[in-house]
Amino acid sequence: MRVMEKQEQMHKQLIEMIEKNEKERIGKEEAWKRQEMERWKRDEELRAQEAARSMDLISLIQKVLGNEIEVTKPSMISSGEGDGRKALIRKASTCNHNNRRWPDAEAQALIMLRTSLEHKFREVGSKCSIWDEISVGMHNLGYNRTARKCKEKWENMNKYFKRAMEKGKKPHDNGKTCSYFNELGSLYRNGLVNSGNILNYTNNEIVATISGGEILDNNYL
DNA sequence: GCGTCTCCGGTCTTACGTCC
DNA sequence: GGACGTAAGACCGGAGACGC
Repeated sequence: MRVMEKQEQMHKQLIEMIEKNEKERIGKEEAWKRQEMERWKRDEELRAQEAARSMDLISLIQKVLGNEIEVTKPSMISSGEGDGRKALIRKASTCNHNNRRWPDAEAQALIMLRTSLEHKFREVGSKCSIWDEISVGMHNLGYNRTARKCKEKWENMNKYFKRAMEKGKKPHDNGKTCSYFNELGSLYRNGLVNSGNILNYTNNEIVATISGGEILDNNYL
C-alpha cells in the first residue's frame, strides 16, 4: 500500500510538472512569436526605407545629369562576358526566391513557421498537412517553396546544426553563413522544438538526472 | 581548399491494420 | 493477443554544387 501511495504521489507530481512545463512552454512560444513578428516588421520597414532612399538617390542623379540612367536589374544581365558579370549573376541568383538556395530570411521564416506549429507535430497523425500549412505560410510571406522542400530544408538545417555542435561549435560562432544557428540554438535550449538526439546539444545546460525513482531536475521533462 | 548547402537514396523506428 | 506487413516519419551519409 505504501508503494502504491508513493507511486500515486509521484504520478501526481509528474502530471503537475508536465502541466507546469506545458504552460511555460506555451508562454515562451507566444513571446518568441511576438518577438519574431516585431523583428520581421522592423526588417520590412528598413527594407522599404532603403528602397525609397535608393529611388530618391537615382532620381537625384538623373536630375543632376539631366538624362535617364539605366538601372541594371539582376534579371537583365545577359549570359556572361567576364568573371565580373558571372559574379553579378551568381549574386543576383542568390536573391531570387525561385533559386535552389535558401536566403537567410527565408530559412528564418521557415524556422518561425515550423516552431509556431510545433504543437501539431507533437500530435500523432500525418504530418503532410502540417507541412502543406507551412508551405502556404511561406507563400504568404512571399517565398515559393513546396511542403516537401520545407520539410527537407528543416531536416537539413537540423542535420547541419547537429554536425556543427558535434564539432564543438557554438551557435553564435557561425553567424557568418549559418545565421539560423542562433535561432535553432535558442529553440533547443528553450525546448520549443524537439528533434531527437539533437537535444544532446542542451546537455551542457540542462542536467537531467533520475536517481532512486525521483526526478531531481524538472528540466528533464 | 574548405565550409556550407541541396538533393537523393538508404536504413531505422513507430504506429496502425490485418490475419491467424 | 501475438506475429506480420505496410506506410509514414525521422535520421543519416554521400555526391556534387556553390561561395568565400
